Amino acid sequence: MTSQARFAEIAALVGDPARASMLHALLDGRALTASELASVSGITPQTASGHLARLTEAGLMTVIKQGRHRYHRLASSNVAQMMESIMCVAAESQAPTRLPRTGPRDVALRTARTCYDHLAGALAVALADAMIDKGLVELSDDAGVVTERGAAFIAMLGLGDPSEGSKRVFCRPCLDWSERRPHLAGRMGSALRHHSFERGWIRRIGDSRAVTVTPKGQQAFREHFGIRTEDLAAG
Amino acid sequence: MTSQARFAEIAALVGDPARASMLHALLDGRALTASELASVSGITPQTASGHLARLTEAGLMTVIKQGRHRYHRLASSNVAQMMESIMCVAAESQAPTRLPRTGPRDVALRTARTCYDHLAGALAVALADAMIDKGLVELSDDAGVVTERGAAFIAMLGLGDPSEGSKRVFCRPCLDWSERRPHLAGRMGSALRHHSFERGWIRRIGDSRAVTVTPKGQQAFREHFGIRTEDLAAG
DNA sequence: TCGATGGTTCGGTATCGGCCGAAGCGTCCG
DNA sequence: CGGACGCTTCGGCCGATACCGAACCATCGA
Repeated sequence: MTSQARFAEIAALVGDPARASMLHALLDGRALTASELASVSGITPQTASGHLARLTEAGLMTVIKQGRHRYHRLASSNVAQMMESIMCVAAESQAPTRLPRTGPRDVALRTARTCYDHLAGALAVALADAMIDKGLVELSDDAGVVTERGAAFIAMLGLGDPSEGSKRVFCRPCLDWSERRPHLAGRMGSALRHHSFERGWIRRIGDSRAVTVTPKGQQAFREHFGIRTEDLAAG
Repeated sequence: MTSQARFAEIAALVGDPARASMLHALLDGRALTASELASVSGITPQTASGHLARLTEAGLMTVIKQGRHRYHRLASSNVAQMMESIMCVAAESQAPTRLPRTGPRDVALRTARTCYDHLAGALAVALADAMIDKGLVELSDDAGVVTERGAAFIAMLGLGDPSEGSKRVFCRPCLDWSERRPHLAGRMGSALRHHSFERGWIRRIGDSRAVTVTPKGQQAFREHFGIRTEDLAAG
């Protein structure tokens, strides 16, 4: 098989609505069962089973057997990054004629959500902006770098692991499809997400990728980053 | 339309073999006519026309009318980045059972090729490695940054435009699907590609994205980067 | 004004693939 | 053991769509 055919194969797999729905459900890195995935996609378990077999065969997912359950998850962060880049194009190329048409469920997602191993949405963009303002990181559309002051800030918050690799190459900009502005990904974004859950700053909404900022989080984000998370939903 | 449906729509568009073939032909940023694209995809012009209309309607491509010709090109670098990330997954998830099966045409592509606005393949990875060795840039899988010495090197070669934005945030790592190692993209990669064509270091092979290193280029790459491009094809 | 050429639109055909019902495994629990 | 549960395989249906032939529109050169 030529590499071009394989390219089309991957894209075609991702391009089916039911499969896309499953992949989205797994986009925060959790592992779900076939029944759960069937449910979110609105199809029967046997149909879902077929889809999952194909996705796994193609190397987009991995499966863990556990008793009579089989847990499915994305095979790698590369798959998540690929999906993010497709969402980017989807948001960018939104024909200006047809309005965004955001359902109520999308509102929470646009405000704050997880994106595989980091945070996204208005909250993440606000955090990135705040860190840029304070001179902690520098971002362009292409790349990002942590400054000296940024490294100190990270250490203060107890984020990050200075032992591994270059400290400066520590963040990656990730174009946010809902905000169309870069937010923080990479090791820095990953640490920030982990930290925020750990300290109870954010909490998952139901079973989706959307998250909400707790009162404790509101205080923490104001104190450490100088942002008012209460205003995010409105903006 | 919900954002998830739009996600699937984009992926499905890219997932058709004929359309994928056209997109690949446009991946170096050139603009081609419908007939040319039909030819590379092995379909009739009228079929190609339908595909192109859909791709343009979806915002993946733009078209420029010029006399009786209509030149089609990728709508933005975001589309190219999306494709690159899909190729990444395609290469990574290559089931180990079925061998890579690289056709003779793929060999030239793997050695050196353009990737929208920068260089890719063994040549690009070798260049990135050389620049890391010399302490000109720092790269991780996630991010990249130009060092002080790197900035000086860029100025010496006449690359880059210091006037715009941060000088340090100047490069972006881009996982090479054929080498599975990062090469240089971003403004730095773009400048490097432009420079290499400009000075006659590399030349396009026929009408494909593949490029070959000229004798002049062999000397330049050895002199400035300390790499022997003659050995690339063998490795 | 007339071919010639590049491009698109239309209609009809054939294939592909997603979907579900029914039936067939394995695993857990009473 | 027997029933419940999770999941998969099989067979058949059906809608979506990629494809081409033919006809149609627009632009260029003579």
